[in-house]
Amino acid sequence: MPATSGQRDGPGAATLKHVAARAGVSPITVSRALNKPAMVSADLRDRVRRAVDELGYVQNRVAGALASAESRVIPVVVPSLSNAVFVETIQGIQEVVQRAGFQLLLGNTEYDLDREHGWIATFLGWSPPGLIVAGTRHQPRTRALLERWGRPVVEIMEVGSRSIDMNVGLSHAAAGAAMARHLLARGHADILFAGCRLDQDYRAGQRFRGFDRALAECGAARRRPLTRDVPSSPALGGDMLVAALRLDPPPRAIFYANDDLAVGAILRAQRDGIAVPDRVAIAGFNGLDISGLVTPGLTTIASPRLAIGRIGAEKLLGAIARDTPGPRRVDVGFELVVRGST
Amino acid sequence: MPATSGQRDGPGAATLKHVAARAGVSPITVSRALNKPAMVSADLRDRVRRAVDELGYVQNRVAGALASAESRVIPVVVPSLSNAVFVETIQGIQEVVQRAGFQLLLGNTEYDLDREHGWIATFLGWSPPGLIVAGTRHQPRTRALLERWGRPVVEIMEVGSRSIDMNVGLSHAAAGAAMARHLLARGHADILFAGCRLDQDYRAGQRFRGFDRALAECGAARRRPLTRDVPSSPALGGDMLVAALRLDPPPRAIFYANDDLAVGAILRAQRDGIAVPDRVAIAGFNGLDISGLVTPGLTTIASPRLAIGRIGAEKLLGAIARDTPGPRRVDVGFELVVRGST
DNA sequence: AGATCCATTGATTGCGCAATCATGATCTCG
DNA sequence: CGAGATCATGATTGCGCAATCAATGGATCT
Repeated sequence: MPATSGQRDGPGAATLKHVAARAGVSPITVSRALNKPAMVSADLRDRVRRAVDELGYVQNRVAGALASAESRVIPVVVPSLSNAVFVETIQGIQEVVQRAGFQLLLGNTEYDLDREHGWIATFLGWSPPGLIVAGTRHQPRTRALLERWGRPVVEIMEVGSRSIDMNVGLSHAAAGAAMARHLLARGHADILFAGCRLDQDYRAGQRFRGFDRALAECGAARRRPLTRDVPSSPALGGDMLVAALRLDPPPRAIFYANDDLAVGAILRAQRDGIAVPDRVAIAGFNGLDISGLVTPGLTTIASPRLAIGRIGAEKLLGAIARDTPGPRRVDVGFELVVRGST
Repeated sequence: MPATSGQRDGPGAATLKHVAARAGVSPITVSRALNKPAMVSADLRDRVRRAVDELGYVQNRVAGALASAESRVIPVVVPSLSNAVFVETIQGIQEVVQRAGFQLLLGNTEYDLDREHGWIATFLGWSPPGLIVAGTRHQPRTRALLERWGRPVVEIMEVGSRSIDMNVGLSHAAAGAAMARHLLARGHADILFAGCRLDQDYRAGQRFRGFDRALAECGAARRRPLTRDVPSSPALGGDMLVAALRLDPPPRAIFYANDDLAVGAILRAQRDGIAVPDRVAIAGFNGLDISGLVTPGLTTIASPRLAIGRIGAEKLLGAIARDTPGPRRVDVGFELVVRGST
């Protein structure tokens, strides 16, 4: 850009140089006073602080990031914001990175791997020190891009065998199998799996496959899953309950892909006078708070969502700081929470 | 930075220059082909596209932002991510800005105005074209900073009389008053307001004040609100119900500051056999999906959270594009949803 | 006393891109 | 048919900062 640029930030937005002049030091000293205060004497630090306050100086992070080839933003790419699971995970990430002075850049793929690639490519252009992405399934070009990139990447939510760099999550197949075994142990034969968009939400699909495989291993009856091609919601869970009971023969238990659906089913059962678990047992997945408050209490699998976010963020920050590497894969596990609904 | 910098993005990360050399054009033509394709002939556009693909070029957005003094990120500052209200609002914002090719930079103040100032100052350093912040209450220095900044700012959630630039939300005092009038009209005298941290969540405080003033205007009995100094949750709503009924005399109706609490109260009432609304009526605020699914249905005030996010984002983008200004303040209103719990 | 060190501070340079201005090529129209 | 207009492309420059290297001064040691 030549002599005169368009509108810079406000008229006369102060720069390092102005602060330096005011404080009677060189610009680089101001830079150090702000970014690495330990390197500067207390006297100058104070003078700089004062000049900063007087001028209302706001650091230009864009320039800093360009000069150092690294910014203080952490991109987080998730498939959805309507799902409480991702929101809570983001919350865990946010807590940790915010405390370390990083900012969170958010991308929503809406379960579209093309869009995922787009976000990741865009985000790399911000020179972030690392990146967090939900899932271990990506397009080959996305994988290649991240591998070539060479900075830390954490894939969260499910554990996968072929992660790009670091990986924090749980085995959804194992969780599905655990629920199958629980329901069978309780004497509920003929179990129906019910969920939404299992192709997009492939982790729900993994839960189904783990569940189905466990049924097969136990020699139990298997059913085709009941699915809907709209997002999960409590109201839909209730509708799916009604639909399931109209099947011939009706299932004796329903394993919902998530607690939103399952809680809706419990509320609907209560309203319609459907006996749970006597007529039909109901189970969910996630361990939302509300699952323990409905009547009967919902049997579910608690997934440590906040922990996934926190641990993922901590591993990323550790790798950025080039700390002790630690394990590259963390399986945070899950917990079967048995309540009255089964 | 002199000759050799530290680790730039990967070894041999391509830059505009490399792409330009490969495509046999000047760097600026590549820049235009990518950012303003209409300005470049189809022939060159194709050659550039091909060179970009072959080199795996990823635009450096930091450099672009520095050169043009404007980035494509929209900072959003909210007080909490544990509250579904802010999450849904963010979702609305995200939808809109994402479609327009902007990225969302997220800051969480945890209801702390010092922290709010910190985030906003930091975010201005990213040269964003505009900014969205929840609330119209800020520290004077924050106000001053944003006013001096001179780019579009949207304050969301509540409508306020003294907004910095643009403002989208609803009147929480009017909502509280509407609920007071509804409860009185239903014959529920002696109403208790129950909420958490009304000083921090000052919008809940505004609902209380509107409610209390309406009671006074109607000559109804007024009570000191029941409060707790922990975050809202359904379980807590149940506990507060029990606590409220132990008061002497017990209230005949409870207006909860939000649906999380109120839904928890309904579920607890059901479990403990407390008759709603006969022994005590229950009302909430927000209009969460689940409020319509519990038994009895929860009377609540639906706030258009997604719409607040969308409209806020649209107004911001409009101002950034210097479109028709439109009104600087939008009151999205609210809807009283009457169900069985009152 | 001279040598050596560490702790502070400063001077120079370039990160990668887009804004501006300049230029040549093509078009329009009396 | 030529002057001006329009379009596509290129050359130059600097955005604001931090990395590198250099210089200074005082403390410590032999």
